Amino acid sequence: MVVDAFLLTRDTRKSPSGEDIVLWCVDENAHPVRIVVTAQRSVFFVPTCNSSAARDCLASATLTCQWRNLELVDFKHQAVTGFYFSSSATLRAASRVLGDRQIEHWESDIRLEDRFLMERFLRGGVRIEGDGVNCDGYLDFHNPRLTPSSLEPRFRILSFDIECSLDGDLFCFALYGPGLELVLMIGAPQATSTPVRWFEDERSLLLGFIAALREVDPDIVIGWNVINFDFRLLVQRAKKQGISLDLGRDGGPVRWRDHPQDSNHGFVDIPGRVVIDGIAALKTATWRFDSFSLENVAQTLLGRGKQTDDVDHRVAQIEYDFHHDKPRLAAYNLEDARLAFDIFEHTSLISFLRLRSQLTGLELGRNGGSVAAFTNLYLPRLHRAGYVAPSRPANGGLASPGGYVMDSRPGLYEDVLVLDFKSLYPAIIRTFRVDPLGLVVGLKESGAIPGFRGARFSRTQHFLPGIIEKLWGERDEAKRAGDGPRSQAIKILMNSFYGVLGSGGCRFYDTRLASSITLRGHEIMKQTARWIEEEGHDVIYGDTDSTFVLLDKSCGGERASETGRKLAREITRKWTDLLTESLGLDSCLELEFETHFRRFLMPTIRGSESGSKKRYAGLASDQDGERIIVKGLETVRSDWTALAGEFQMALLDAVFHDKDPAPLVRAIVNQTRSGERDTDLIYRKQLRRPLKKYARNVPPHVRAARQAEEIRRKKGLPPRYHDGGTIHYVMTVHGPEPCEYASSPLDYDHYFDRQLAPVADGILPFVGLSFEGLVGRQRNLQL
DNA sequence: TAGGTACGGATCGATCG
DNA sequence: GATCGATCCGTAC
Repeated sequence: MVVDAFLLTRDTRKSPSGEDIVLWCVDENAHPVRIVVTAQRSVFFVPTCNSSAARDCLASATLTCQWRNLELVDFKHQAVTGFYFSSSATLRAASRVLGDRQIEHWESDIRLEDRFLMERFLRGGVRIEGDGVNCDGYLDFHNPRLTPSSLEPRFRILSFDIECSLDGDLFCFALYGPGLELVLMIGAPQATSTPVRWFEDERSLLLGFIAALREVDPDIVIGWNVINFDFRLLVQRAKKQGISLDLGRDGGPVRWRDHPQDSNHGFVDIPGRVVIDGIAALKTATWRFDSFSLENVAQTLLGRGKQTDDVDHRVAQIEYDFHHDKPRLAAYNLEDARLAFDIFEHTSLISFLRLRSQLTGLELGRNGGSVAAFTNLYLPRLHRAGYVAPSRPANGGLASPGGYVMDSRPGLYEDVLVLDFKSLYPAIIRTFRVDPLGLVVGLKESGAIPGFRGARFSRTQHFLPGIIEKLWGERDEAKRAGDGPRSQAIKILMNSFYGVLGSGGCRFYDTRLASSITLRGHEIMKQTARWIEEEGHDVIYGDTDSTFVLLDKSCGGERASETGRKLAREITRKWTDLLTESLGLDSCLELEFETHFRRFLMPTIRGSESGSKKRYAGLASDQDGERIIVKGLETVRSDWTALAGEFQMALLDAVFHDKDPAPLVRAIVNQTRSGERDTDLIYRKQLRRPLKKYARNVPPHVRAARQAEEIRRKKGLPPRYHDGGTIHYVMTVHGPEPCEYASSPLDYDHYFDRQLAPVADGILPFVGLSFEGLVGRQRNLQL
């Protein structure tokens, strides 16, 4: 029988003859499928010249292995011998022993099941050919033939949320999904508007949850912080109650693993089911929010949910409702599960993750994983070309330079164009054949393409340029088809390749690879600016892949867009010509006309005459009308007050439309002084480390957080900022105070000097004014 | 259960006069 | 009190 399916989970288990790989999938009819591949051996590679030393070494450590000389070489062109082990644990022990003796060995860190899948190019979709046996609720295959498939399944998704007491005593579970609304709660049955199943105590609640989940039989369990809160708690409480948390599709238990370094992040494995946290998934898909609280994200994306998220109040409310208003708690619990589900829908997160899995071979629920994705794509091709991969650099590797950021020319301008290179780094990799194997081969070849820092790249032996070319084409296709998630998944993957090659965490890292990308970028930026200036325009700024061009009256105004398109076309052609002539390469560089700013402000560095970098604002104008775009300035910085942001936008609007800014400056000063704007004076800042670790100096936000903790301790409330988090604080006449416990009068002088004045003096001098000039010494008084 | 560098600005706290 | 390097955060690309 032949079945097309999609991979959900992967695992290995011990068996008498080696290790078995267990793969769980869902088929085209949304039925679960289990695949067991038996008697697998793990492998690493040792240079054959060290093979006998390695064998002696392992023998003396009583580690058994089989070995075979192979038709493969390492990156130093040495022949290698494969060492095979009947268990991953033995392989790890062997790797440690060889490491201690400093005997080189390659690819010992690749997990058995990952190697199995990547070597067969199995990424998401899998075609199964073999004899399937119907088991209890799933189809079971032993050692079937597996080949890639393009199946795009419909997953059964369950959104899940727990409410509990401050001490972690369980109150209730909400389960939400298509056609499913259910709350499981401890308590005596009573009338509710939400469907509730009632349970006597925590133990029966847990058993009821296990039954309910297996009844729903989801492929994917989603939620908000669902792994590190809900599942962590679930595992703890089940253990406490002496219950085996058998949520697996084979009836197997949930497995919890702590993160080796980070105790705040663990992993949860359920045979046959994927657990996906909405917060981590949104971050993986490059969504950004000021706060990733369910309330804020739901409010931002769906316009639903509470406006505020006061943790203390919420906890108290939940406790109160559990004892006095269970119908209300049930409704609240279910709404949270529903919000998480709706956020997944709204953002097409599952589609994005499915596509990423298909493109990279990463597990559906995997976060991050750029290095793993690269490895999955690259390693099988490398092996087929006769090479094994090197190991990561020992000391994290040498740093490589980054993007080129031009000195800017400050000023308030009319008609500035932004021209961008389309996916510059991927284009450089394609054009100049930047590739790990290409470097190894190119250094021994004549006629190779020169890179930087001594690199030379083979014209013929390489994989990355081809991988990118294919992705590039697929992305163009996805864009044409209006497929946002697919285009996004491809873009993120393409852009990750450069980062991976410059990261000491990647086995293919080489500073010559990263430098050959970025330094080529520098060259391209500089030459592009020269060509544009030869055309008679001024280049006033540029960053990594963008060039800001100031037009004069003759080609600005109505003609600006046409000028931009023409310039982009010409520069693109110049690159094509130059690269053909000088290096015999087909250029993939493409300059695009991105934006026409009718007005544009490039500020100076504060207290200096020189132009700023990564900070500017402009009045963009296109067929959709006008809008002010702000980059890097206070308005877009979450650690500045709302007052400063609003003030800056108002000033920009004034100077871009040639209006007198004086009235609005006076107005905002008066409003602030009179106390009308007190709610806009809140600072918000992350505590990026545990509160204790701020030892060298104590910034204001840390002072505020420590005050808050002290007050909470006195009130008998649990700590809130111990492990970091976001602190809201205000500046008072007694220094910074946390918002929730602020008692002193606000320090308005501080806000004038540190919020309004800097914003005003970044803009007003360009129209011949100053904050001091408009507000003067009177600024402390009503104007 | 390892994508990157470049940059600006506020503030702290040591140092010097 | 002024100066300056270190620290911290958030951001652009």
